[in-house]
Amino acid sequence: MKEKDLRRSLSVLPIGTVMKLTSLTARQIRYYEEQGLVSPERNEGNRRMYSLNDIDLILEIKDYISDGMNISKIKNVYEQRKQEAFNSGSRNKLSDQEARRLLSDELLNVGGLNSKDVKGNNSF
DNA sequence: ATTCTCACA
DNA sequence: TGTGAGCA
Repeated sequence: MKEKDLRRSLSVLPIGTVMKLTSLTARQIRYYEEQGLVSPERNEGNRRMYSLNDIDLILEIKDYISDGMNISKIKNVYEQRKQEAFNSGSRNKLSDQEARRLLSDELLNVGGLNSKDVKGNNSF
């Protein structure tokens, strides 16, 4: 059952495809990478190659940004969740899935305290 | 035709 | 972020 997971993680999509699938501009997509939100591979021509997982992640990032959240905050949460998942769960079978799951969880939380305060929970 | 990096309106 | 320049 991990074969699909593997395929899902294969970076074979050029940025052009990602643009169409996410409705984002190349600029934005590259910018997210710059902020450490996505980590596309690079082919021999230095071209960015994205995986389906990347698409998924970018799609979510796009959503959160649409909800009016700062890149830095998303970045922060994502890296934080990623490391926690790495330390507590399986330290080898990374958490592309887990990370994304945790990411959305945290992000919803953080998103709520965006225009309010930090004492309570998410204002959902 | 496509993508890349860099830099500026 | 958009956009254009100059490469690969």
